[in-house]
Amino acid sequence: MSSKQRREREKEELRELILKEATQMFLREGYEKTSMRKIAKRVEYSVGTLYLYYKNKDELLYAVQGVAFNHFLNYMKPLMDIQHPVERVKKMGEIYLFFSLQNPDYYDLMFVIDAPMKAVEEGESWKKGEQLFHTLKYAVQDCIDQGYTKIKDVDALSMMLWSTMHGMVTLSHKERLRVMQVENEQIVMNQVNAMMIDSLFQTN
Amino acid sequence: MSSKQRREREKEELRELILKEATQMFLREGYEKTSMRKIAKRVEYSVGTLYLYYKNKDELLYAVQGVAFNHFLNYMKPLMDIQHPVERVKKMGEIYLFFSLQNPDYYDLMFVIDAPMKAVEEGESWKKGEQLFHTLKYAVQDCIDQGYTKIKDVDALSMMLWSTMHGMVTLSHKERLRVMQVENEQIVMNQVNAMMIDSLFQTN
DNA sequence: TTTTTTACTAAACACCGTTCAGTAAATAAA
DNA sequence: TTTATTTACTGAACGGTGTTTAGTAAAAAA
Repeated sequence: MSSKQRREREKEELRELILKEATQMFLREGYEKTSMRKIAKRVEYSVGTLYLYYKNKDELLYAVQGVAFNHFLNYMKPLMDIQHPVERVKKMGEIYLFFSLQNPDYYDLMFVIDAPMKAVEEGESWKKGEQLFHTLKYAVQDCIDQGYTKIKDVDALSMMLWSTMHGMVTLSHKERLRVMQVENEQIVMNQVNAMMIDSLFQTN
Repeated sequence: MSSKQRREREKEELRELILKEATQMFLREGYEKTSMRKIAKRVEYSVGTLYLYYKNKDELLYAVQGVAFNHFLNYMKPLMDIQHPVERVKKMGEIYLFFSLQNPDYYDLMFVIDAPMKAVEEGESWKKGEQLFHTLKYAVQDCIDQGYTKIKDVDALSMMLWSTMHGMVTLSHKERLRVMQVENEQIVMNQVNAMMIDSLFQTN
């Protein structure tokens, strides 16, 4: 009877081994360049076996995205200490930029990669993504409630903050900021974050 | 002697035919899904011939990006009529969103696709991309010079405006805005543009 | 002990970007 | 006009890709 338990444990272990190796390879080589054959070789099973544990390469990506979101959420932990909502939002921006520049590959997997995003509605890996967005939205709502801004639309304001960060990060990652011929992109990006906060919120 | 001219004209015609068909196919099927073999089949030459006219698939992409930038610049022509720099910047945002939502595939080819961006420094197709960015930068500089904003950093301000647009567009295209559960993304995106202009500029 | 289920493999299918030996036609030289 | 050379082009070949599936060996159930 316990042999059944053992076999299920072993299956779970293999499932996690595949996830671990796939994550490493997606980060090092990128999603497109990582083939199922290469992953199979790394975990020392045949390609076909991978398809017994994950329906296809997309499903494997969703699992890796879950790992990535956990990583991102860890970076956000210092927010706990900040009471002032405007400072909270500002700090979120700083952490967002810091994480994105330190982990461009994680970032790509979560927010850039072309993947069928039905996972958002179906829950699963994108629950963590929603959690991340709501952290921002609640902080923004606090700013509105406590009268730190004239803007009343939480959605529009949250979207603006997120989009600006996302825009800077992706233009930088894909090297499109080169047309600006700016010497230190990272510094300018943080200046933009501060500038945006100053313009949107009156903290006095 | 004129046969040489004719042959050069015919070469140029084939080069343009390849570009035309490649552009159509990149737009319809996307860059990754369009194979050199398929393009060859469409122009009714063999694969090898394509490599006599374009060094590789990347070079062909650069040429198509040139087409895309011309298209984008055409959309921007109505800006000519607008004198007020703040109105100009605002209108640029509106056109940017309009173009991006009407031509997601052109947009992808120019600003999203993973491609070696050495073309920026080497000139060629990205000259038009720089032209586009300078249109924004000059308008922003006018806003600063005429005292419509407290911000003095042209680069930071231009980058913020561009990044916000780019961020919204790409989050929308890649379906990541679904976590916001907003009913009409396009309307909210234009609200954000207006909101941003109002926050950054004092037009009185 | 026999049957059934499970976990796995290897080959096959239909694609991909790029290269290169070979060919046929046009041009230049004799 | 005949021969030699240059030009434009072809298509097979190389080493990859994601996914499916027939077959197999071992473990579990009957």
